[in-house]
Amino acid sequence: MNEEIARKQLIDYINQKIELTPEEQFTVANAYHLHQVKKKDFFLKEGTHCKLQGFVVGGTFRVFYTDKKSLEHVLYFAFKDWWMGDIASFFDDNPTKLNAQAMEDSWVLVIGREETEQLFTDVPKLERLFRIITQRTLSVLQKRFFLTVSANAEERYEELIKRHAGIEQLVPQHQIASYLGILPESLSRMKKQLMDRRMKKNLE
Amino acid sequence: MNEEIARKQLIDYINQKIELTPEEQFTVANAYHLHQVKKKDFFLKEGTHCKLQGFVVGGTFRVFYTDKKSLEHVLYFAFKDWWMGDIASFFDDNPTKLNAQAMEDSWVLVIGREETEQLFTDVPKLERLFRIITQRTLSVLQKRFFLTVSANAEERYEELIKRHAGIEQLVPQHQIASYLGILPESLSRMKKQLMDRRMKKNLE
DNA sequence: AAAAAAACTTAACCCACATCAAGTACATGA
DNA sequence: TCATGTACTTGATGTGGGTTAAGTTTTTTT
Repeated sequence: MNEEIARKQLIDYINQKIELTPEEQFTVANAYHLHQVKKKDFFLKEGTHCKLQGFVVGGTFRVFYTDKKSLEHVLYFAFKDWWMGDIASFFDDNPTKLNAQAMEDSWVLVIGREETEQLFTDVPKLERLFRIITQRTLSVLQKRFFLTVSANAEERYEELIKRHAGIEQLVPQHQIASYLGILPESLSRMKKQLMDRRMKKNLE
Repeated sequence: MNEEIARKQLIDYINQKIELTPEEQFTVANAYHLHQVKKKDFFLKEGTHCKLQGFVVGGTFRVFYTDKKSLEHVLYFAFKDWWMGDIASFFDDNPTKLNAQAMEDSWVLVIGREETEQLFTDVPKLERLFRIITQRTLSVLQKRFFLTVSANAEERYEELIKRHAGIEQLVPQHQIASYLGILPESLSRMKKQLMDRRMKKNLE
């Protein structure tokens, strides 16, 4: 993976959504820099002040928050062509509360807060793109919130499997539990119950 | 309340955030139309196709979602100078799943989906404004989500009271329960326990 | 290949909140 | 103003998922 190829991937992604002139493409591409993040290393680390936005070029991240009891809660998994960043800390000048940890050796195109603002000034078309991306993200989070308050863990699990087929091959089970908002023990128990029920049905 | 005054209120709100020329102000103001929504009537009703965005000029709304068991879950309360709308149905062409019901006689400046897109074309500066508003909304929802998965009902209640002092005078208790994600019975019991504990402390 | 660490399973017990039921206190509207 | 509905309270009982603890299995490190 090299920076040139990574930037091309970002521009390809953006070209699917809006049209940029060659000059604009150049400006955008050069605003981002390629970072490698080794497995288990952090792109975002809670308590730090670095206000970064990242475009995942390759690899996988888990983006999570740690609560008072030191339990981790996965907000989302970020794969190729996903954006990562702490929107909250972009406003307040507080340190981040989010973590983004690489689950395998990964590559990210990175931009800082000031550079982002400069980029929006230089290429105003991006305002529209990021408005739409943010609205879509908000829409997804709203669905997730409703599911969390109105469905039990089993329904949330089945919804995740349906919406994101194959995730169980990509992500360890205790992190799926964390995404679902339950403990690994509970997920293990739940899967056993599901299996038992299926076995029973097949015997009938 | 009349349309002219309402539009002035909207422009005042926007002027706090970005600068618009007089012509732009005129274009924006005229894109919105004033609607009165009587107590208990709906601005958004689930199952309908009307894709509206609203700016609350006066009054109060509860924005909620109804689950499979017909339980209502309040997403937020909307007061003066708040935006309301179903972002999700702005993308998909599905009917809305959100409801927005007036809790008292209220007034809303309304715009439809097509008019919104036209407005963004006519006044591109608005893209930036709405990007920032959406990011702030997303940030707030993320906090709410984390609180929901990592704190119990009592902690969520205390956080709400702290963040939104006086809400108990504005909103009936069973709707606060709905916002907190618990049943009215549970909130009633919880408040009793809190009272009892405070009494005990005072006697010691 | 051995040792250590991390991931997963299972089971017994517990607790916050749901459910069901039966009240009382307010509102709202005929 | 009476009546009916809506909001709130209280209690008994149920349950999904948390807690603790002791395993086994898999992965990582050396």
